[in-house]
Amino acid sequence: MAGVSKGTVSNVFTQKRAVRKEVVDRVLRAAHELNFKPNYWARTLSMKETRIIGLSMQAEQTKFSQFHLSLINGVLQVCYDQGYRLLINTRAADHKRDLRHSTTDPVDGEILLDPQENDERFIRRTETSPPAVVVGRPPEALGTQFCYVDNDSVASAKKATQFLIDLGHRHILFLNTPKERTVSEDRRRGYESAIHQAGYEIHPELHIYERLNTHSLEYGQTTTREMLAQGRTFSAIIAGSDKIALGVYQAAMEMRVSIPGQLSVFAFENDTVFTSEFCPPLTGITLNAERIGSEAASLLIERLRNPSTPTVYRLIPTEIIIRESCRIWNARN
Amino acid sequence: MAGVSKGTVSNVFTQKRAVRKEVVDRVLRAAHELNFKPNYWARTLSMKETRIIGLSMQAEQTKFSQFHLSLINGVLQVCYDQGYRLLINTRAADHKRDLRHSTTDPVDGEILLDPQENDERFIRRTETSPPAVVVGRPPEALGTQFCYVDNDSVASAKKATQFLIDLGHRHILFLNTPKERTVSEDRRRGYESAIHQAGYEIHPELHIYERLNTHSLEYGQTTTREMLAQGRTFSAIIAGSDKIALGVYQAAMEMRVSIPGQLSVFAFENDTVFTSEFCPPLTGITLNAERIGSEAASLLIERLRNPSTPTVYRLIPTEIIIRESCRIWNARN
DNA sequence: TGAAAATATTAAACCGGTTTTGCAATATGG
DNA sequence: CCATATTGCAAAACCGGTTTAATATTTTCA
Repeated sequence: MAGVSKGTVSNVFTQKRAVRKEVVDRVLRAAHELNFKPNYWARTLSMKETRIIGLSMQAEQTKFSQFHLSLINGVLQVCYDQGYRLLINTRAADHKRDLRHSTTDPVDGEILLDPQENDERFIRRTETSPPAVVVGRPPEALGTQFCYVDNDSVASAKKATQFLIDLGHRHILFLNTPKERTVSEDRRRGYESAIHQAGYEIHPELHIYERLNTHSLEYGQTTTREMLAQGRTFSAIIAGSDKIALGVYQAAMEMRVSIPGQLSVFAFENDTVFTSEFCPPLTGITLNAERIGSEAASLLIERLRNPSTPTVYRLIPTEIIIRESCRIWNARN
Repeated sequence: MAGVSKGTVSNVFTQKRAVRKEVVDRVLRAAHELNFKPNYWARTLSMKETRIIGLSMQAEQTKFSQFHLSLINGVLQVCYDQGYRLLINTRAADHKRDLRHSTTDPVDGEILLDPQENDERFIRRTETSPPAVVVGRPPEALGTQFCYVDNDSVASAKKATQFLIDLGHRHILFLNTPKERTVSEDRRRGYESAIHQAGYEIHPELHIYERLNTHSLEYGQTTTREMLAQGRTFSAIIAGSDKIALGVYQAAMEMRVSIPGQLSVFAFENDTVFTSEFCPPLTGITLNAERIGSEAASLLIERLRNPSTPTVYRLIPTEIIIRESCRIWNARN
């Protein structure tokens, strides 16, 4: 319609080669009239770039948590600024399906969430897979092969435990997240390190892992209830998430144990709005999920632009937020 | 490598035409050896189907709320079951950029969030745009052209107001969400309808819209503070969201107004976990966001399969959840 | 003025699949 | 046993762009 060839139209749209102003006008006018837009897929096919980054959840998992929400918001901000789109990968893992049903991924790069030990996403990854950045620490064995962004979980847990020890607590119950998540093990290390450093004994029965596929709130509630019913000695609880802490609160209410009078509660916080509304407001440590998300996205996009950048990782600092659920503990309590 | 033609390999992978078992084996063995997978975008180009659905946010907006989170979880569940992926559209609107930078969308269909009156996404939509389903009510003028999934906002607001009227409240302050959102206007109608039906007078000064781009919590807090300071008469507040309600709580605490003793608070709830932890626990109406998400996704996928399905909309019911923030009001209070 | 350089355009090749067409090999059946 | 279906595969066209190589036009400058 504009009386020019395919290639010229391409040049008008991509602006990679000069086109005479008059011709540009003619082409754009025709494009507007025909409501023409370059086909995304055809362009992708020849450019070999989608400008889409993927967010890969754990296999079989389809629900985002509050932590994920903040993280996604961080990722989105960077995507928006850099002109990328975000694809949530909900497809079942390839190997579960027939090889015949698998295809390449429609993304330039991926952010991998919630790494686990023996995580198939890492094992299946080949040199042709798109570049990836992990949120959280990748499995031990592959530690050095992946870029990752994480909190310094060991240090965070140590700092948290230290905080309670400084308040006078000696028996601290740790309701940890599932063992399969790499972060859980890190936090256990930090927790034990702080106790050890204070010269106290480590009581293995005071450290409990959540089981996969359970409701966190219920886990916090029933475990706390059981531990209290059994008459275990502990004056403080560290909850692996705010939802777990909520369960602790409910169990404490049931059992008429006052917080923080008889029990201090401390949590790794995923959602700051939420936690400030606990009754009493929950003391804990924020994970800066949004910042983790934006760092992960920046790191990934940087690698896409320059694939030769070395494997790096970034640790996002955590901060203790003191509210009202922890109190000084004296021997006489 | 398998000694067969391109077309045969295609048939092995798509299974659209019969291929001899022996040849299938040879091809698959070779594919495995070469780590070959069909290219997603090449396939898309010739099939004209991406099996990706898009989630379109308001222009310029890059943050999801708690309500969105639940909604997305509902969408993801359906996507997972149906073999679709979800793309979050964070690109700036086409028309803001040069026409030269626009392309077709890389999705089969779209879910449009947070419709507003004069929403450019609707105006720009042409017959070549992918099918769309709206979450919330589309702009008045286009009402019949789009499938949408929504709460029955008029009925919800009426039910909520009726609930407070039944408790004896006559002056109910409504802290509504921004006027630009179609839902706000619907709720105002329901609110006024209930008041009118009860035979009470409508006080326009007791209905306030949030301004766009403000913090909801702050809006709730400052507005409540001002209204109380001005000595306005009202015994109950309906908050357009739980975050607004949180602001109301904070203002009430500042001004030493007890909830629910001196003031009943009722909210449209986006997050059920959150609201049960208000102090006192918040009474309100749940929007069933997750269900809205899954219905929207199902509806969209249904339309993709069969484009001739008529334009329909689905109203998701809401339920009042009675907790402790609302109390009977007598004239003598 | 004419040769060299710079600029603008086109035709053709290509990206990596799917789909159509046509032909050979095998199966069916009267 | 031969005509007719049916099945299985290769060759070629196609999806809608980008990119390269070749060509035509204009500009620069000796």
